[in-house]
Amino acid sequence: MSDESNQPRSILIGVAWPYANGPRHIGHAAGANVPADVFARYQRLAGRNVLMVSGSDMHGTPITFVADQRGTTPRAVAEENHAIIADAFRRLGCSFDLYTTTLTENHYRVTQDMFLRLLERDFLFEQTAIAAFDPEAERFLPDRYIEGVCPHCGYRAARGDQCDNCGRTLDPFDLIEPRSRLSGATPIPRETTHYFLDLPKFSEPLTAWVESKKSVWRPNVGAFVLNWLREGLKPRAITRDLDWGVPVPVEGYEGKRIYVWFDAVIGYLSASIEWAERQGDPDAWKAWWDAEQDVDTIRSYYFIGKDNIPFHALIWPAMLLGYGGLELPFDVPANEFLTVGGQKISSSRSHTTDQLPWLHEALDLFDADALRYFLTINAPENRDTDFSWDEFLRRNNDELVATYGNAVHRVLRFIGARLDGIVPQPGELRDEDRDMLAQVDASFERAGDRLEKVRLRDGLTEAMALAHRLNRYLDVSEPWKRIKDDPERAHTSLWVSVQVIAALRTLTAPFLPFSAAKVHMYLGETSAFEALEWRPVEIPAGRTLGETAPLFRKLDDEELAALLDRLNPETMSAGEPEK
RNA sequence: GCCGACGUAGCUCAGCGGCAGAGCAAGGGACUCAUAAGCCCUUGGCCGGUGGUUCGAUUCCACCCGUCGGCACCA
Repeated sequence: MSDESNQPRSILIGVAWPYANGPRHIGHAAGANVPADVFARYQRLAGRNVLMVSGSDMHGTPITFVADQRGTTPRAVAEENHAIIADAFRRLGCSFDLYTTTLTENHYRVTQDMFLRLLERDFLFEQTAIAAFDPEAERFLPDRYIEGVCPHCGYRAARGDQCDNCGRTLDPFDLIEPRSRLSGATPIPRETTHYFLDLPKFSEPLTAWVESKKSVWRPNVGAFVLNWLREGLKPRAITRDLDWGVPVPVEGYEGKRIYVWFDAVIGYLSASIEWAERQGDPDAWKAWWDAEQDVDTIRSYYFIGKDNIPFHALIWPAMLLGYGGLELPFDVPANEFLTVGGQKISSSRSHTTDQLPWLHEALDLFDADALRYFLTINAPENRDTDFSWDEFLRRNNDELVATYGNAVHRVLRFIGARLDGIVPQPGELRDEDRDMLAQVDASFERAGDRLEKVRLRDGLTEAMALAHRLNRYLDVSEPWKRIKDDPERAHTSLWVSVQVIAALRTLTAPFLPFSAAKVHMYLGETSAFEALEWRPVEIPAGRTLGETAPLFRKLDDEELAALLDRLNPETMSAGEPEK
């Protein structure tokens, strides 16, 4: 461990803001929420001052379209989905200090303040361009809401931004026979004026900054960002012809709104401010944001999917640079995608064919820790990883239940049955006992090192390795035999085993908080689970253990099939003819 | 088309200049405290292909093939 005084004290953890046009699927949790929460919980255990914020992104065109389809208001759509998403995150165990929305007065104020400051400092400019207007719906249309025939390949359902068939990037007016996906009308070109963020002005400072981050960031993130910088940054429109969003605080822009990607990233700042106000200490947010502070006392981490890299590693830093005085990201540990059958999970497509549940549905069926385990041990940290029910079932049964859950259970049950649940007095320690205990210290060190570097799946692997070592230690020590012919040996190995379980409780706490809290109880701990620290703690001999039960549920194929059937009765029902 | 990432054991994934790794699957063994769980051993790989750099390449470079992603108005 390095000198404590050099350790950053304030850790800001920003978690990607889910878009409230629908529920989120488990891929979102895999890419952002689970890793962020694991990291946050570890940092708290390590004694850091953690602020973890996020919220639902409530504005934007897609939400207004959903509202139109359902004959309701954008606000109603966004609030309904926000409720589902927020509840799912809560059940997943996400320990946000604040999970809010972009619909708050505070967020509007902070967003407009950012806008005006950038405008005042000449980082925004106005530009008039031709955009596609739907004369029937009386709306400007985003490119992807226009359909037509691809001029390159003749594909009939090409979108205005891209052809799904040949993959080429398109301009909506390239399309042959363009039509609005809203009304079917032929879109007409119409002039409209918008504000643009002058990204090219930030090219130099951003390049220098990104170069300085290369050793910390994951290679895929650095490579992606440098590629953008090499190709040259382009100005980016930050307002839209829309009535659902943060108003543009400039005269003549009454019919326009600030665009979602611009205001959503500001959410990290506005949520921090909202948190501080709720604490009754309105300036408290500055501990995580004031760049004037001693350089190494603040670190901000942004947990996102790879699709969000430009916003968090370029645009948001540019905005922060333009605003001035605010802390830039320390790391942007972007994850690749969770795929199903090797295919990207489409957020627009439902789970009817691929059997992938929404997050809230998955939590109806499975324990949060089982999901967190799978999503961490198979996390897409370096490349896309594949989700399948077979793998989920196997890892749950053969790893989580069999290795870790069983290690805990066999020891605690044995002490309960043979020793009245009282932690025995150890005799003299032998080499094998000392080795086992040395493994505990090594595990804290190694897992801590991995977690510090945001290598979360490696961190979890270290914790699981200790569970495996405990199983081996037990097989060698055989307390179930020694209890008959050498009780002191049995007592010693059981005492050692309890110490290892206490360590496993802490080591797994960031990853599997629900089961860790159970182990905490089983161990008869009276201190608060939340007060744990990232280090071994001795469970004294003579302690009476709490009631014990198996930590995890084993799944079998039939049960899994039945659960999925419940999820998706219409596509799973037997005898239903194909298509 | 341009840019990028990836391609490692049957499967899911690590490793990334110095004798190819883990888990699962497959085969064998000793045990029985435990959710028939756990432990030990074995089998299994031209590290996508071809060239190059190097004393040495799975690792670095180039090209090719394959998969996926991005290409700035989806967030």
